[in-house]
Amino acid sequence: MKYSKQRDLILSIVRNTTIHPSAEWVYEQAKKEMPSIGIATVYRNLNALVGSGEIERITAAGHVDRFDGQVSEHCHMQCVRCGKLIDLYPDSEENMERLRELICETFGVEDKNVRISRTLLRGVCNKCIDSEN
Amino acid sequence: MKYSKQRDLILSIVRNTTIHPSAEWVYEQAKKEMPSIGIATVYRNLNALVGSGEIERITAAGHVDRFDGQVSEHCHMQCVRCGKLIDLYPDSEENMERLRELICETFGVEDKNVRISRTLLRGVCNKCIDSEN
DNA sequence: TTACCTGCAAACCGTTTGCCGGGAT
DNA sequence: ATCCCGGCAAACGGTTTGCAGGTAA
Repeated sequence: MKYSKQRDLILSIVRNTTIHPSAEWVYEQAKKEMPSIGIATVYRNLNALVGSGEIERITAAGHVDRFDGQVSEHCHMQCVRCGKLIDLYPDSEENMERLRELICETFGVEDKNVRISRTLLRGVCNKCIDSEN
Repeated sequence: MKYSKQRDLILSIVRNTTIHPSAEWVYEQAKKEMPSIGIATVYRNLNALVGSGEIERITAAGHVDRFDGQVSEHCHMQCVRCGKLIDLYPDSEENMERLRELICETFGVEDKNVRISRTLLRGVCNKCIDSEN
């Protein structure tokens, strides 16, 4: 892939936040540094970066796609009520391995078929549980 | 909710297939029985049925929303290469419970926050693994 | 030089909405 | 009689694409 100033900027924007930004948010940030940049360029490069594995796409019902530049193995949980995304970092590789084994056993799938990292789990955040009353 | 012939038809179509149909597919099927039905009606009723919990929506990156009329507790796995959706039925409630506990331990979340059912797991189907060579 | 890339605007496409007439209760 | 619901078509919103000019290799 040929170098471009734009892709470089977009990658650094996505890497330097933990808010799981949308394309629109990345575009707004990018314009601050490079006012002439177009939204199409942002989309094209986000797609390219997802394709090359440098960032991750998070797709969830009722929400625009979001992106994540954290490279370490982790998952997300989305609140089924308010849509908030929460990073879930595993406490140990051993537990990730146990999780993988248990998923295979429970659902009858083979180990080689499973990709645990980047799974979007479902849940309810504390704020939404509290406001249920 | 007021009864309607259209919603009844749409629900039975979604319930009587295991292919996880898209709105468009449901619309095509519905037209066979009720040629005057409109696509907006299909979308409105699919949304209503998801809202009332009678069917489930499956949202995955790069694909239109799909729907699932199976009421039993289960998950899905989507092939990250070809997008195919596979039903995952748990072998036992005990393992589902163990899974829940392990997820809480591994990611440091509380039991009350986790919804395992309907999680969309990530994986690679056998066909795609084979064609990797 | 020659691809590949960008910016712009228009197109795209799945989905939603406004309107008004019709059917359920 | 009421008012929710359906059909139609237009709007919507996020994303992609075609084009012509620019930039990295």
